[in-house]
Amino acid sequence: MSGSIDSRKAAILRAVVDEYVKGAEPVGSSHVARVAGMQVSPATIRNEMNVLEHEGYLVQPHTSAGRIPTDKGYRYYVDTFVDETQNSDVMQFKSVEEFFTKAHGALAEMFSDTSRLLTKLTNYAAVVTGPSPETSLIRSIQLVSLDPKRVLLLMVDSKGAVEKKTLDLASEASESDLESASNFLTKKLRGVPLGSLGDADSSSGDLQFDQLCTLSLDALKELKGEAESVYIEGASKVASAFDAVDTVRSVLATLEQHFLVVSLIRDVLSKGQKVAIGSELGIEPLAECSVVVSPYIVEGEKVGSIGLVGPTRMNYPKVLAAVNLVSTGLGKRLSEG
Amino acid sequence: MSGSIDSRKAAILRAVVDEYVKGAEPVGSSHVARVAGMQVSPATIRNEMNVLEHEGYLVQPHTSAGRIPTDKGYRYYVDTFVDETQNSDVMQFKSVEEFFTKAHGALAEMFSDTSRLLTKLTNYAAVVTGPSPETSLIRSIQLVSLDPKRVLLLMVDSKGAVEKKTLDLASEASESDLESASNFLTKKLRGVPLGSLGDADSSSGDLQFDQLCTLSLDALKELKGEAESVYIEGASKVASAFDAVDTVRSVLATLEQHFLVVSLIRDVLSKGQKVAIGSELGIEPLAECSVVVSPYIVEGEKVGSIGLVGPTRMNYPKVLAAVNLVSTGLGKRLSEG
DNA sequence: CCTTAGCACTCTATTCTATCGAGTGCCAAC
DNA sequence: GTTGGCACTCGATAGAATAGAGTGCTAAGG
Repeated sequence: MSGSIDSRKAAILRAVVDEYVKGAEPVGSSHVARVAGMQVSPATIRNEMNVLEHEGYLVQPHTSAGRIPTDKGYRYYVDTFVDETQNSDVMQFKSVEEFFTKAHGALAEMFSDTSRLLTKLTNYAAVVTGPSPETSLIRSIQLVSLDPKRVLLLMVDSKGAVEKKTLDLASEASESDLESASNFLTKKLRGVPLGSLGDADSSSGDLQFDQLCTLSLDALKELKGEAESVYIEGASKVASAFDAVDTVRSVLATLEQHFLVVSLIRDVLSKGQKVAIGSELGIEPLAECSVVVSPYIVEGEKVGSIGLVGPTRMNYPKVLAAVNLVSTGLGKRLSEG
Repeated sequence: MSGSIDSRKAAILRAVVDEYVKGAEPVGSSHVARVAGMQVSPATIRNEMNVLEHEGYLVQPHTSAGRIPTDKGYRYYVDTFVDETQNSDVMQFKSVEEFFTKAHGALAEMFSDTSRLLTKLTNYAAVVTGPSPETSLIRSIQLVSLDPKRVLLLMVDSKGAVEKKTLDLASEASESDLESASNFLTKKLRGVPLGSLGDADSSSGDLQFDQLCTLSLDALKELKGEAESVYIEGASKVASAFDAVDTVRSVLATLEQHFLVVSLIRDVLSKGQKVAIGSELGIEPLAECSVVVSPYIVEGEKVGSIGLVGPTRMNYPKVLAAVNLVSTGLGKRLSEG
């Protein structure tokens, strides 16, 4: 396995990817010769392309057609030619800026709007995962009576997000019970991360009061384990990206399984990657898809991520730029509060 | 315009719809003769079908093919043969029952789970609209400090739903200000429908307190106007329902415009209908779709609706049964609290 | 007058063949 | 190592022939 790619082979591979992304058709040696601006004949390029095929970077759909990149080819392209730090498209930059200065509203809306922004920028399906509840700090606890034996627990966290849970009481609680328990819990738990809640330690002797506190604590612990929020937009873009209706269906069906998408994104990020291509995803129905992700950072911490799912044949530089732009924009916006 | 449909023509139309829904292929006279169990020859049926075509209930895709129903044909079928009150499919019934006895969690999850249930039952895209905030009664108001000049307003309504809004203060407010304002507002507004909030009438003289009350009231008024929540699931089912990828794309793109879907459903319901077929929808990209809707009733009041979007060529009896089943199930479940 | 068998007709879908052309691999020459 | 030349492969396109489903019409029968 030589695998050595000299600069000319690299240039050829690059041209094939660029042109195939642009034209959606296998690209042949003369096409490369014309477009890549290199001073060699198509025959020479043919030889090189032959080698690239044997090394697994290109394939021919059938004997007498041009080549298209393999997943490995795309991988080389992304690793070698895509400069993350660069964003050529000024329009894109401006519209993202504008979006985030105008953005407002609750967290949930923020996320779903961001997801919509991303899908609009790239024309692929976009995913935004909300901050996992584990990392947020408790800011305030409120207990609100629903009916005599049921109480709604409201928890506001340090980011202004609200989580709620219904408590079923063993015995009735008065308004004043609720109020004192609310105050006590808020005082006691303010600033505590949801992830590190201990057991109830105090017993005041007041049964009603203790019941409320215990139940609340249990509810809070449950909250932290709850599925993190996911916002997926742009299903229609999937239908535009593939022309086999079967592919569309299976990709959409996969995207509907939110937990799958979330763990997919998590996997990619945990490897320190921003891009996962086709078979690298390890999910059969997404074999023709690539995923581009980026965490967003609020107050120095990676609290969530954004990503998007498109065909392997995508414009990686543009898409990566968009994802990076949106993730930093979102991070900044959320850091402001 | 005679338009008269005698019982034999009706039986033929019915057979055509049934068979076309089942087989997705134009159905011919002999097919009808065989399946409809009527004692006439194909030739007779041909004559009748010819009339039905001239009256606009059937069409031929091309000369020398069987017939398929027009929107008008489906309409007649639904109005004449579909008995809403009847649900033949026991399995369906059981699984819906089971779902609603096991269902729990916040309203939002309830709705999205219901949407998923419906999409699973019918294999079409499902829509659930949450209760419009206008009709709900205020149960409790809480003000929570985010930072010195920003306050989070929490409103719990009579159904246990929580709405939130951030207030920007002109000047800082203390914790005790917040607490007294919370108490005052809760006492004052408990039981008031969000839709009928008046102006602030009291001025206590305490500037800080008055500011909080005014801002809160404004925020609450804004809340009532906010878009009602919509839960749409089953995009992948759209890809299964049509085999032209263009159709899939345009239908999906339309479904992504939630406000459009909501007003569509509202329109249908406001005409007292439960089914709208193809061109009746008045939305060009949905020309090949039908919509089946039903409101759900909580404590005697229609607070929201569920619906689903599939191809005009759908199994109306089954789908209507499913929608009715789920809507009554959801209504009951929400009435219990 | 309604029904029906018979039949000619139409049009799609399928198959087959022929042709075209893009692109390749290889070879021999530079 | 590079390149022009060339035979070859194979998909895509078009045209012709065929098969079959289903119709509309007509004329005969109840």
